[in-house]
Formats: sequence, structure tokens, C-alpha cells
Amino acid sequence: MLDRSLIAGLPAFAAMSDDELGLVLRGARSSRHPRNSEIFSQGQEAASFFLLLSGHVRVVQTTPSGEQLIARYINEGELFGIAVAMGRESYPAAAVAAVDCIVLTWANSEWTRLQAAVPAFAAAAYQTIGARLQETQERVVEMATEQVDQRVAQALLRLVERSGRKTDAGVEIDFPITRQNIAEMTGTTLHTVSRLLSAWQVDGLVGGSRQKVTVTDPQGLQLLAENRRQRSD
Amino acid sequence: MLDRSLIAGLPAFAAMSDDELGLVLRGARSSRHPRNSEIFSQGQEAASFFLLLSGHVRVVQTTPSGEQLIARYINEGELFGIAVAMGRESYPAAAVAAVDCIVLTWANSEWTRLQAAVPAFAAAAYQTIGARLQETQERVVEMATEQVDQRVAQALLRLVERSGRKTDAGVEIDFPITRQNIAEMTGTTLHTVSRLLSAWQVDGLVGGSRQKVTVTDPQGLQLLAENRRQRSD
DNA sequence: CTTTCACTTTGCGCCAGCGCAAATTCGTCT
DNA sequence: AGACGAATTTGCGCTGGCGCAAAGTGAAAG
Repeated sequence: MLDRSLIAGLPAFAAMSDDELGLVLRGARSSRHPRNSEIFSQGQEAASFFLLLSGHVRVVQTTPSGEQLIARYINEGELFGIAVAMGRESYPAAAVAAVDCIVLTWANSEWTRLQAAVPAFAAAAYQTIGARLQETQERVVEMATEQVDQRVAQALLRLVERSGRKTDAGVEIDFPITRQNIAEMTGTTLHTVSRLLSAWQVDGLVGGSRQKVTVTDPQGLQLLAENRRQRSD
Repeated sequence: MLDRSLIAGLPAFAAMSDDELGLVLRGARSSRHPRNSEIFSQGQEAASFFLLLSGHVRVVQTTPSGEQLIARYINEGELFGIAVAMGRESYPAAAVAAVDCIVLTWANSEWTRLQAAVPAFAAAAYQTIGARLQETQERVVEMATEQVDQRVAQALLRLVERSGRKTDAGVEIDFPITRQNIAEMTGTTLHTVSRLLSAWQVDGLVGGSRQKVTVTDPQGLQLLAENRRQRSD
């Protein structure tokens, strides 16, 4: 039996009673996933939904022509793979452990039970979906209206905002991330990302090394991200 | 009192009993919105949610720098402005009547009541949100990986699929839509859209005139949309 | 220690598609 | 009917960022 202290501290469960936490954990099992392993695959029949207890997960979509892009990163305490709450039969993307992870898993059959027994749990799931729709809309707007450098700057700011760890040099992204990964988040190529980061390093905006990125001047980067094309009207 | 025959035929309400339909309609009021009028504005406090009874609605986001883009078109029978189901306080986009519309409106306070009294209604709303998240994800993928001509072709195919009306010349989009509108759906300029449509007209793929677009050769357009860059691997 | 492999950097040429401009067409209003 | 304004078409030049290529670098494995 899993201990309810595992999840009691998470924002999604903050409002729940001890009884409710118990009901939620019944039916869940925990598992470890080594770095770079797939937790579920794109197109696979969606049989379970998940909560990330520890680590970071990359949600990756692969196009028919083989290009990959990263839909989002999942942080500790977040639900993912909740296809069941969206009425989907299969996972629209794959989930890959960005670092070694610990994951809680529920069978989909638990969903209806939980929805009835612990409405706050379903509410949290729907809230999550709503927030992601919102974020995804914003990404569409960005992709449609902003230049590559602005999109990359914005992506870095979001990463440090959501998954940053303060160091003496600035705020570092808490998990290994390659230039290729950043390119797949922003719809560009690793070459362009590399060029941009190099230039920004010279300007003192960012730092980092292999698989590591640190934002040293968030304000400066923010300016870059907002650097809306000067308009004549 | 609104008649339940208004909504009984809609897919979202197909599974509901007569009693439930009555419960849903209690608290709703209907209103007319002339073409090009705003049903709600971006950023406005979300006080209501809506169902489109008749017409077509354009959901438009405006960026801080004044660019517009069209998040989606709403068809008859669809819910929209359901910020309350996503836990949002304000509308993230504006809704504009693309033609004269008839709309059902509920105050947000009805949401909790309906959620408890008619679970199928809430389920339909969540299903809608899930489907839109899915669509929006797909748009991100497209924006990131496909060329402008493929995106425009794809957008046209989706429009005729979702809102097409069969004519003798092909399938026509059921509401007035400008080149500018198509540009705002695909993240390009009206000039490029105009050039593409002109070229496709010559090739016999599409037809149309001012504010009208007809797809005459869906298969051909589909080929164009799929025309994935030939890859070496 | 050195070998290997994944990741990163950088240079160079090219082209899809944008910005700008101007002419044209069509629906609508008076 | 005529005039106005919105929508559309088309031409032209330019450039952001991609494709291709190749060299450099750090980390992990043997």
C-alpha cells in the first residue's frame, strides 16, 4: 500500500481529506523508469493514466514523416497520459523519462470510480487539461506570429520558470536538455538553436554546457522574447 | 421557455432524457448576433458559456502587437466560451459571428448546477475541450513541420470537412471567409494565400470568388497537404 | 588511458515566403 | 446608376533561417 504522504503535499491534492487521498491511492501502483525510457508510446492503446512523483518527463510527438517535436515537459506532481479524461482511446504522443523517474499509474478503469468517489481528483484532471489547452493555444500564436529567436527565448524562459533551479550563475533548467530538444520545442533546427545560444552567451544572457542551459539574465531574455517587430501603425 | 427540440437533435445531447434536456434548458436564454458582431471579447471576464444553435462563429485571438489569428471556427451545435469548465476567469479569445447567429447562453453559475444535475452535459463539455486540445496540438505540429502551402491545403480540407456544403462544383465552405481569414488560420499572409489559391484554381483543385471558397478536387488537395518533403532515410 | 559516440559549433549558399506597392474587381450603400 | 470601400490579384526584391558539410568537444565506456 502506498503512503498518502507521497501525494498529500502536491497542489493537485491539497484540498483533499485523508480519506480521499486513501481512495485515490487505492488502485495506484508506483514504478521506476530509467532515463530515456518510454513510459508509454504514441498511438499505443491508452490503458492507464499517470502522475509523476519524481523526475521529469518529455512528451514527444512524431509526425508521419518522422520528425519529432516536444509537446511539453511534465514536472513533479503533474498528471500526464490522461487520455481517458479526454475520451481518447490511444495516447497521442509518447512520454519519455528525461531523467530517472518515479511514476504513479492507475488503470483507466479506476477513472470512473475516482470521478464518482473523489470529484476533486477529476476536477484536478480537467483543470490540467484546460491549462494545457491554454498553453497550447499560446504556442500556436507564437509559432504563427513570432520569429525563431523570440520563440527560443520564450521557450527558455518558460523552462526556467516551470523547471528552474537557482544556482549562483543564474537559473538552470533542472534536467538535461539538448539543443535538438529545444529545436523540437520551437519548430526550428538544432543548428539555429546552437547559433542563437552561442550569440546569447556572448551577450551574457545565457550560459550552459552540454545538455545544460542556464539563464543568467532573464530580463534581457524577456526583452528579446518581446522584441515585437516595430510596427508602423 | 425554450423548447427542448432546439437541442434534442444535437450530438452533444443525443444521450439525454427529456427531463435532462429540460434541466439543461432551464437557465439558458437565446439571443441573435448579426454577422461580424462580437459575442464576447478577448480578456473579458468570463460570465457565461454558450452553445451555437445556428450560424458560424470565428474564435479570434489578438496578440499584444495587434496581429490576429483564428483559433477555430465553431459549427452549429457546438459549445464555445466554456472558460468555466477550464477554470478560467476570462475569455482567452474573442468570438465573432461569421454569419448571423443564434446562440444559447448560460450564466456561469449554472455550470455547477448542471454538472451535478446532468453529468452528461459536463461530460460533453470536457469531451469538447479534450478534442480541441487534440486539434490544437495537431496545429502546433503542422506549424512546426509543414510548409505554408501544405498548411493552407490542410486548413481548407478541414474547413470543408467540418463546415462543407456540397454543391455541383464541389464542396463549398458554408460561411464567408476571406483570404485574410485563411492567412490568420495558417500563420501566413493574405498575399501568399491569394497566390496559392490562384495557382490551385488554375490546376482545378479549388474554386471560389470573393469570400467564397470551394474545393473541387479534395484528393488532389490532400496530396498537396501530404506532400511531405522527400527524405533521404 | 584512449576510444567512441553523442552533442555542439560554425561556415556557406540558397530559396520560400514576406514586405511593399499598385492595379483591379466586386458588393453595397446612397 | 454611380460611388465608395473592402477584398483580391499580381509583380518585385530581399532576407531569415534552413540544408548541407565538416570540424570540434566533452562524457562515458572499455
